[in-house]
Amino acid sequence: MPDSDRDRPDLGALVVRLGRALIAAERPALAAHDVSMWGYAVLSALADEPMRTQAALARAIGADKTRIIGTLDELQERALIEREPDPEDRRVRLLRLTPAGRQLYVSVRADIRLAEERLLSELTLADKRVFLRVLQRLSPEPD
Amino acid sequence: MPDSDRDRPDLGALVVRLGRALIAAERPALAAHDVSMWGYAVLSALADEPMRTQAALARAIGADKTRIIGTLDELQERALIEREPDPEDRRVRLLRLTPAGRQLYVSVRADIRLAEERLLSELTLADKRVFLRVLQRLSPEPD
DNA sequence: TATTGTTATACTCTATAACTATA
DNA sequence: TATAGTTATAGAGTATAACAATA
Repeated sequence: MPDSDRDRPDLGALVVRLGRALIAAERPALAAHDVSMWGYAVLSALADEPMRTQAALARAIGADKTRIIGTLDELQERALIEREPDPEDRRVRLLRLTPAGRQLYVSVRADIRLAEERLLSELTLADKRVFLRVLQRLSPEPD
Repeated sequence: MPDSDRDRPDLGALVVRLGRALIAAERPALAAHDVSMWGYAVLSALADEPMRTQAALARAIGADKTRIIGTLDELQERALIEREPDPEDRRVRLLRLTPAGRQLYVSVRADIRLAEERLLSELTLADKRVFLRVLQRLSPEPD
């Protein structure tokens, strides 16, 4: 590594600071659609694939199963998700987006991508590609 | 951008997940030296330059001024920092590392860099360079 | 009156454990 | 008895406001 490596801030500090900046930059997009960060995480996970249990959903978004209940209540109340007992095992809840939920997700995500692009716009295309690829490589999958 | 860009997770999710992984990877290094994350942040900021007020220090590490007081108490108790009223304005506290504080900082930082290098070791040298450069570019300076 | 540091308070997040309903 | 979901409780982290000392 070049000599400047010794003087750089710690990687953790850089990443955490960038994370805070990203959350701040995305907040207006979420607020505009009246969706919380956890609410968006749920919509995003269910957009990928319906889930058979709330625990699996919680794991997928890195949350505790007790933590998403209020979020699910609200999303269901607003008819953005469906949440019904599995007839074959009535302990578990089948979770999926409603059409309205998918539509909202697409809108919010578009706004979030715009905010991200603004932040990334100062990079060259080559740097941006490498950065995103490395980020996906280093960012751990949920267990 | 290539077509795969549309399917990538949101940038915020990637960065936040990486941040959590980094904090987890660095925790053992901090614990080995009995230093909290905020404690390390303080040592790190003061290693760069002494500070003339606690508020400036708090700003430098992205914390509230009320939040670092307990941390400063403990570091001072352990004789890792000096914290004395400025004779010219006795409201403010002059802050700097003691030799012991600097020595501890160097040790902890070495361990933290080792943990970071383990995470980065799967990257090519070229990717690593670009990644660190972009990260420093995007990560906002404290106000 | 304004500013630095401190303390007190309340509020949000999160983690743990108890509880219910099903199996 | 074991598991999915829920609720209740307590703990940590954070933000706000009040306070003391100094200017």
